[in-house]
Amino acid sequence: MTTTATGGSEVSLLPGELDRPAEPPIRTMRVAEAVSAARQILEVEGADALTMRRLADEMGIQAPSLYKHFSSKADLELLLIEDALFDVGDVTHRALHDSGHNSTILSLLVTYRAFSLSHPNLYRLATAGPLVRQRLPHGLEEWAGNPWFVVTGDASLAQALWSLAHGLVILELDDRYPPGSDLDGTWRAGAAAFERAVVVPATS
Amino acid sequence: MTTTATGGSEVSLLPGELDRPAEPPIRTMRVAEAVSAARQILEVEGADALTMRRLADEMGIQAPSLYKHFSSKADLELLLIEDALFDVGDVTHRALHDSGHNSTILSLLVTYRAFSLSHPNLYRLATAGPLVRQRLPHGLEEWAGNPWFVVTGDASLAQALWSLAHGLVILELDDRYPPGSDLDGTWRAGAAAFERAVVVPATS
DNA sequence: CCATAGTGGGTAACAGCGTTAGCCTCCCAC
DNA sequence: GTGGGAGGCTAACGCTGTTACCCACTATGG
Repeated sequence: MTTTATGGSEVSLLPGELDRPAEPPIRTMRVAEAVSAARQILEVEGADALTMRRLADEMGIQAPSLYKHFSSKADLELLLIEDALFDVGDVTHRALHDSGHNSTILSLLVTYRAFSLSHPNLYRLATAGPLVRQRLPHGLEEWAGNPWFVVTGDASLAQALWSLAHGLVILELDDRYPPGSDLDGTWRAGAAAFERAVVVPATS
Repeated sequence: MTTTATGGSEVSLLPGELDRPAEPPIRTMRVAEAVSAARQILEVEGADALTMRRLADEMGIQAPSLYKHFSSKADLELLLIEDALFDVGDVTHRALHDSGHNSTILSLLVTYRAFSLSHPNLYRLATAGPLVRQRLPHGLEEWAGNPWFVVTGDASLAQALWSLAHGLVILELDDRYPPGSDLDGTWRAGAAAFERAVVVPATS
């Protein structure tokens, strides 16, 4: 950790790596308040309710004054995305750490699903639409994505598994499955397919 | 087809079923023109460019006159979603029909990916956000989703495979994979996992 | 043959959105 | 004690979807 050797950008493959990535974001008191209030509005009332005027109201100021703290609404939303990535990273790293060695893929998927469904609007904001990744804290995205690599042991398989999880989540959030679908069964089927793919890697 | 027996809502499991679902949508000439123009704007210039004033301009009328044909912008967008579902259904059904019996899952995924990437804005419109499914033509959604069931033979596996495909597509469209990712490899890994799951169904 | 109703256009306007310009006041450091 | 930044304010702009209301044409029924 304290070594400043080159190659420090490598990511640990061991589960139980709970340390957050470097560069913890430094925020003004007022900025932190605003992000907190914005998150509250977003999660409770939905994305449409999160307007600059509504947020300003919540803080007891006028909307234009928000621009003393954020250069744009997208700027504010980026901080919300940042928080969401930290939270989902925390929760998935913890899931790996707690699940021991048995069926880590399923437990990772269950954890991811639970988090997303309990923060639907935040999840949608953080994952929908293009991402300006160069403005995120360095290493955050990799750190948040690391659990998927840990449980699969392969980069392509990790991305595919994460894609499956995201697809399942976002379609469930958007009520895209036909009514009466057995969603638990769908998640289990997906998990089973990937668990088989991991124990028997690249047979072809 | 012409039998009016009850139970006609069942969906054929045989590949090669290219018939579109019943209830072909009937549209006024002007409505069809508007939807066509809207699709043009959407696909060429993106979702932000598709405004009521912009669409009206394209048709040589004023924006409020559009409300003689649509009750709201969401109403217009629903027709675009309808068209997108017909198109993606056509293309995936045809993929099954053409691919014979070898590696239907991979060819379905490849086809789905190709269609989505060549109509990114239409695909996003049709799949992002909640869907008011009761206003879609009856049977359209089931018909468009049928290929996923055909190649897996199982409802849960079909939904999981479709979820994987959607996740892969939407994350690729939104540039969510880290730069330098081997996306072809990611798609192949996902396809391989599901192909194994199909040939060895539910071993546990 | 005329009246009537429906279809499809137009203009004016409203509320809400993100955002900018410009002003003012307080507090702190030099 | 005196700048100067930090953080508030009001007014306003251009854009969005949308409504109200008016008008011309066309077709149909008595």
